[in-house]
Amino acid sequence: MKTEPIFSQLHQQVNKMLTLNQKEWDAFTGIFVFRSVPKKFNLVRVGDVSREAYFINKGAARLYFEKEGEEISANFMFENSFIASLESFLLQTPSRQAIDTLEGCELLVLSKQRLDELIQTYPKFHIFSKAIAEMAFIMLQRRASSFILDSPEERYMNMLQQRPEILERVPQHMIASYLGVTPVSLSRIRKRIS
Amino acid sequence: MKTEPIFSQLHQQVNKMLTLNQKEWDAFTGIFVFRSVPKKFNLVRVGDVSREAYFINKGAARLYFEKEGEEISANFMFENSFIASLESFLLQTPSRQAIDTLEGCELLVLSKQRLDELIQTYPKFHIFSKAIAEMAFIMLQRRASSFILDSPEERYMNMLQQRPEILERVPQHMIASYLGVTPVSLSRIRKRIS
DNA sequence: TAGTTTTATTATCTTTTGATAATGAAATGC
DNA sequence: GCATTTCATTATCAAAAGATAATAAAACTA
Repeated sequence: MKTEPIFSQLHQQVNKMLTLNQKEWDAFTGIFVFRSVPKKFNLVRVGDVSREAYFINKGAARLYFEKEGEEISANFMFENSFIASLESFLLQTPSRQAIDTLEGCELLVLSKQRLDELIQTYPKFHIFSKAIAEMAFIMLQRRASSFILDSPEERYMNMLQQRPEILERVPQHMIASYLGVTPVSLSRIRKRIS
Repeated sequence: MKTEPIFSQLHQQVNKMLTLNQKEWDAFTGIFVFRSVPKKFNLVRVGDVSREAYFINKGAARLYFEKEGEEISANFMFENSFIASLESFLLQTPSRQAIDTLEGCELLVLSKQRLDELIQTYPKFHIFSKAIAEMAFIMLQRRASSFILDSPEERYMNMLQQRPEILERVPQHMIASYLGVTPVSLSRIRKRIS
């Protein structure tokens, strides 16, 4: 299949979800727009309706809540993943979460409107949406269950095992809120472990 | 649309997700089996592959984790909802969660295999799966974010507001683990509030 | 109904985490 | 390259939650 290099990573991921012929693939890539953004760039603001989702070709981004002026990290995403304020994107309601880049990013921007049009034309792409939602659910479930089942210390250990890149690429105070503790508390956990 | 009374509640819910003609609706109801089970009945065990999901016509059920012999509640579901160990059901992998009834239940049992066959025949039902996954994600996201954003006391207050039926129909020690605290701690929270 | 088991509350003590502040290290911006 | 800001660690103290045990209340069961 002919694929522009800019879409090769997306192709690899989408191939896991469904099989497309050339025409379908062209229609699919047609709804994405390439965008290059610097470090600390704000992609989604709390309160705005998020009309875009982002596939990360290169870089890192962060999904976070705002509570009393504090930023509380919900997730970190790197190359070859989608990032979106999914509830806002799906329901087109004001977002409870914001998205910033952590590094300069090369993104493929997916507009909700164009995705909906694509699905109208090719109902097959319901499978794409379904796969995204199922994957998001399963990832979130694993994360949420660790808040119910594990102590902050266990959560930190699990993160090291399962997502070591987070430690490499994300400032520690953002990791702290991701784990549900204060930066001070995370520093104590790290000391206890070492 | 002709609908047996046993499917009327399901019909009401599924109507919100997609529009079906008589033939499609008959095919859909054809993959469900009615099952009546007593209180405290075990529907899914940890470690088993969950090949069924359940629509609750009547009654209440609980989804829970097991940790060191303890049962830790993940969710409670009542009439007109689906309940499933969704990760296990979707991926057909061993379940991390168990399901028990809290009350005698009248269930419509949906088998994964028959759902897959139905989707093969009528690709339209991808929309059903998509809607289930999206809804599950959004519900879980709201719950997970309250573990990140709120104190146990705030979580209890939110539960009273948003899902007061839980207090009515679920024993307090199960609510405690659902909120991420011990029964002793929940009792203290209740005292502080009153 | 009486007896047993389960459940909720309260008390005591310990552990953990949060809040705050101080210090040093690192990163950022002119 | 120097000054400023941001970030991570450490210390101290306060608050909250966990562990355990005792008691009372409620629910089950024979």
